[in-house]
Amino acid sequence: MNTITCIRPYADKILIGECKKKLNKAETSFNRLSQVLSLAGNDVRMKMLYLLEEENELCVCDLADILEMTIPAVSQHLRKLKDGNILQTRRDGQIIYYSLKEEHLEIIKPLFEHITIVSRKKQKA
Amino acid sequence: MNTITCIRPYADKILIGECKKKLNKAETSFNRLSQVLSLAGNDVRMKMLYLLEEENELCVCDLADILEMTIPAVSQHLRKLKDGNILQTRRDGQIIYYSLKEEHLEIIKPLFEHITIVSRKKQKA
DNA sequence: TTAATATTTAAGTAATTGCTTAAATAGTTA
DNA sequence: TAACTATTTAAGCAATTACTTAAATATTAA
Repeated sequence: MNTITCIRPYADKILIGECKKKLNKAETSFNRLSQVLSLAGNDVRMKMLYLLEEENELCVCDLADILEMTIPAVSQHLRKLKDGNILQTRRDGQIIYYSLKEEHLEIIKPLFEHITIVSRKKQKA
Repeated sequence: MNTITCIRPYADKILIGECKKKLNKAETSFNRLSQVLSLAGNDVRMKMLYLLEEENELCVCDLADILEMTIPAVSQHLRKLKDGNILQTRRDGQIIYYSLKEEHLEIIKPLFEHITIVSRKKQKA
């Protein structure tokens, strides 16, 4: 693309240069972070991560039952999380258990603090 | 969809029920969290948020220059972040300054800790 | 008022996402 | 071995995303 954007006489070229440099030096972090967040930034997957944090490990069937989704739909989400190194698997017979992986846990774990269980009062019909 | 998934005699129906209940009671948090994370889970927008944290406020032009993107592309990302209540705007003449908004800052801010500036050694050509 | 600048909006498009159903794998049990 | 169960993979599809270019808005300056 063309680098010309606005014609600002006051554009702080030094500032812009510094910012570009910073982005450049943190490129790897940005990639990692946004990749993990894009995986967590999905309602279903966020719930999966939360459930696995709570229960330690769950199989595909459990998750399908809990989330009320088809097995393939669940399996495909799990695959993404596994490909992103957020989950790991353990096989016990024909059952495959998924659990949180250490690798990106320092990003994932603090997110759970923003999940608050609301004890709702029963509403009258 | 059909609720029948696997035919597990050992499926822990109580566990599954408990999990469903938890998800239900935290529904609002999950929606909020995954919505914010889906916005932050994009390379360009993550960089924008980081830059705004660092510089306090920046105009559309600055961001376009720094990110080396067209003005409309930048503007459209900013709009999403503004619609998601993550950013706010301030007008000074014809320039519009974007800055982080308080509302979801407790989710956004801790993310910056995972961005590490690497001071790279110059590589020989 | 007219011209210029900064930004937004609109329309079009290629790529990606998240599901669906059907078929393929892999392990278990009879 | 054959039938059964848990999971994955594949193919198809509608919806969404992230850009592009062109046009519209809004503010400022001449």
